[in-house]
Amino acid sequence: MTECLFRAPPCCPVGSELHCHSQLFIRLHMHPRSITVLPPGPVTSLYQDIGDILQQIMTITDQSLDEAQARKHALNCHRMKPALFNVLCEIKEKTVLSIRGAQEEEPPDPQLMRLDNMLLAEGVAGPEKGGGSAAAAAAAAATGGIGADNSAEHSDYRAKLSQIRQIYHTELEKYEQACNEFTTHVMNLLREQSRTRPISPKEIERMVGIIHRKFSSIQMQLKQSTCEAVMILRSRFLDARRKRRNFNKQATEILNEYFYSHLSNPYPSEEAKEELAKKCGITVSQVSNWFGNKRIRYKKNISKFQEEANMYAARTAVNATSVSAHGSQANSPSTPNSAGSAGSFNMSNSGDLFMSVQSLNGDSYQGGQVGANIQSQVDTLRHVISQTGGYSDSLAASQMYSPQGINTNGGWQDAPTPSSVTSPTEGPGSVHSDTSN
DNA sequence: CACAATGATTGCTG
DNA sequence: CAGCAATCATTGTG
Repeated sequence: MTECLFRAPPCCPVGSELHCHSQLFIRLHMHPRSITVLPPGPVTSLYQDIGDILQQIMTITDQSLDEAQARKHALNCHRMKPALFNVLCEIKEKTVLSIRGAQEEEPPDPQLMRLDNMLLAEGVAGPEKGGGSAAAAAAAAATGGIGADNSAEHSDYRAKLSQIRQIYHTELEKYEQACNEFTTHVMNLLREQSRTRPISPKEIERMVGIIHRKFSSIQMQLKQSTCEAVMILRSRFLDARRKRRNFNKQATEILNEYFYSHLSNPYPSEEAKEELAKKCGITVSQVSNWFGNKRIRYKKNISKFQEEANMYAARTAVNATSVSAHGSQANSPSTPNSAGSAGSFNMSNSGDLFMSVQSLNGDSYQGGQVGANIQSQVDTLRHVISQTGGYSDSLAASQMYSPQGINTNGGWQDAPTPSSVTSPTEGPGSVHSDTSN
């Protein structure tokens, strides 16, 4: 902390006090303002004199307070003090300049910035938010945060986060207080010392800077450990999310209904996903997950899903007919079960039904929204037909149930419609028509 | 406890 | 970025 300027002039070999002294001596002679105050006398006595003064200054910090005070006073009154002080100032200036050049203008630490940003984003730093932190809200949004079963976890998370926040702030406050106290102390000390040794305000400033840097590095450690704590808390929270819970039966049914009634193109649009999510009480991404899983698992083992497919197909077909029987023409774009043109189906007669499907398929490519509804109705009815034995015996079950659009390469999208089996007249465009929703 | 079912995640692709 | 495929991890069931 205490810089011994006598040891540091860049022109001198390190620790060469003799060099310093002799240099001082020469410079005292050369110094324009010093010349007048130089007393007459033998050079050796002058040298001795200066040497004594320097020795006193150098050892002043080792002395007891009272002793030092007396010495300081004596030094201040010394006849050579002003001259010596000037020279020391000059040397000091040079030293300081060289030091300053080396370590000025460090860029803001990117690590610190990262930590700050994270703490801010997590709601640990920055202004306190009423009720809950931004992070908790964000986390809640990320998990979909529906229902009451998550709220316990959320409040737990919030509580822990605010605990971290509190600790962080108290520690930060402590550090700041300590830093201020220490800075003030050092500044006073330096001001006091500046009377006996050359210390410019800039130097004090620099010292303050050094102290602040030291303290901010401690602060950074605090921030780092706070970040770690938040990360641990977060990961625990997210792990809790990973503890999946099966969707309730109703949600699964809704999803399955949609899936099997859109078997030709089981890719719900964004709006449809949103509506399904709302209906099921899950998030849109959960809907996406579900459809992704369902598609892949259905495709992998179609036969395994036959029964399920038939069940849902039958159910939705019944729904559709009952809806139309009531004369309802209101078609929601995301409720495909309400296919408007299915009105005249006689479900008790599979033969008629088959014919109806044929004609429906024939109509379907005439385009537009009607086609979309019809297509989903066709999807549904195909299963009903297969279940009720509507197809001739010559058709294998796997063909009957095989989803339209699935080819051997997998995927619904590129698959040719198996029109030769189920809908000979089905035209292009009808398969994908419900994506227009 | 083994196994199947199932929701979520990850890596890759177009 | 949506979707696929593989995989992980948990839950449900016999």
